[in-house]
Amino acid sequence: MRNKLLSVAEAIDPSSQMTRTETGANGKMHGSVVRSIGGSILAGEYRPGEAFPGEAELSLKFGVSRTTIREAVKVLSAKGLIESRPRVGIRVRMQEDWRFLDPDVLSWHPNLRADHQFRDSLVESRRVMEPAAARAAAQRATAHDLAAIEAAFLAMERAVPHDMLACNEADVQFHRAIMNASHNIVFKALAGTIEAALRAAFFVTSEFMDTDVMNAHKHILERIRMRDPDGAHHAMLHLLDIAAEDLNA
Amino acid sequence: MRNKLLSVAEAIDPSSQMTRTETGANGKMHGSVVRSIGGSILAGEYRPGEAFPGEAELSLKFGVSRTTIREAVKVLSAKGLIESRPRVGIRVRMQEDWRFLDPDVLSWHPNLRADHQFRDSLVESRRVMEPAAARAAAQRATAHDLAAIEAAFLAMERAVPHDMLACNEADVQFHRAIMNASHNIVFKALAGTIEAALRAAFFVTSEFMDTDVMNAHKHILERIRMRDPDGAHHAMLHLLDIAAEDLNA
DNA sequence: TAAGTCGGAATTATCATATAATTGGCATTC
DNA sequence: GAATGCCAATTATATGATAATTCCGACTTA
Repeated sequence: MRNKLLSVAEAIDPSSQMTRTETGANGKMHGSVVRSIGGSILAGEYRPGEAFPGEAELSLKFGVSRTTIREAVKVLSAKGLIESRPRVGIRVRMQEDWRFLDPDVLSWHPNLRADHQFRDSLVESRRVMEPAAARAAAQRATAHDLAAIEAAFLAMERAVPHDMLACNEADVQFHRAIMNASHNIVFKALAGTIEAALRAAFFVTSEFMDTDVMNAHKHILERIRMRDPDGAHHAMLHLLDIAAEDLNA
Repeated sequence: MRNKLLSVAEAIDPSSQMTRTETGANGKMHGSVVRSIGGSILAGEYRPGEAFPGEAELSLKFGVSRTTIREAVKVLSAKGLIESRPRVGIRVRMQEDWRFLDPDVLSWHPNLRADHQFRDSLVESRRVMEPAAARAAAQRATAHDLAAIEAAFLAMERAVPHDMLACNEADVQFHRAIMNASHNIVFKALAGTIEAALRAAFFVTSEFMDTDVMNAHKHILERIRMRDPDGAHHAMLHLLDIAAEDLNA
């Protein structure tokens, strides 16, 4: 196995993390309530359809007004986690209705990093989608798109020897730039989710930035620039393969 | 081209459509406000970062209390469409922050059906993801999963001669059941999005339910049941191909 | 006895008003 | 010119009241 030159995984305190696109839920009270309840639900503390405290009770529990509770409930409903009806109260919805690809919902996952099912799912879906996005990018990338991909690559090259945080950030941008260059709305939307998941889960891109990995990135950029769809597809698959290899080792 | 035996597209009034998993925004006032504002934003009536009416103004415009407006604003913020800060007011966020895969957001799209970019994106991403999901299903489907897929197939077979609505519904369920059988969280989450998009856009599965299409479905079910990943992958790809062929003809 | 009907009550939905917290921008100061 | 402090606009939260919804049980009826 390759040397583990860079791994940001252990370097940062997970609790301080926040998805880049997170809904403006910062110091606001209703934001805390949303995170708290959302976390409880994702932790499985309530079964779908089961009884759930009413607005009055939650108001007492969190020490905020019913107004604030209601705003939190509205947000959680918007994420598909709960539904609330008169006379019946608040109920947790079935998992299949949860907006699991929503960056906020992902960030409420109690321990994404340890969730093997999720990690494997993400790896599997990336192996499918990112090569397809690279292929599309090779067909449709504009000069602007190419510049964005190259900029991210150059930032990686510049950062790799000394700044692993900047390097991982540039890596995320590299993958996002390719998704954007695909000009496929679904891929672009998924880029945000994948990015959020990687950040939240701290296997940030799961790449260790050695020579092989850097070459793989360079190769992808070249294939896209040369308008070689099959080559781009294959190159991206190769990158994900060696990254997964590292991850499993 | 095959005969167009069934096409539900023209049969239903789009305005009456509602995604199955839509957030409980029905007769409720705040729900109407959410849909109205959401629709305006998706229609491009406001540019990102541009001025937006404040809570007071919206309250007047819609003839509801500020409380109701605020709940609507919270929902739209949760979908990533807007953000609202004291002293600055409400602003539309950049498109890349919109939760485009959220069924509600999709349903607010003013004319999804005519949006070729979206239609092509969806077809392209389905061609990538669904065969992969079928492959995974062939590897991991439980007896329960298989029963669900078969039930959907039988419902299709039963409905195909006389009830095109039920048939399309069963078809959606067939594809969803396979996504679920993949036991991949990302695929499962995407099933909801794809389903909502198909419903919202009215090229419901874009399949016309002739003999070829029914055989293609049957073949997928068989390959999954026989635990043949490559076969399942190929069979799903074939189905999407003949469906796309119809779509373009 | 079974099925349908109706009303009460619990809960959310909305409203109106008041007060607190936040922050962009202006004025002031050094 | 840069830093600091104040002001005002806007959202954030609180409070209390009323309306709308609908589950559930009681009652009626065949």
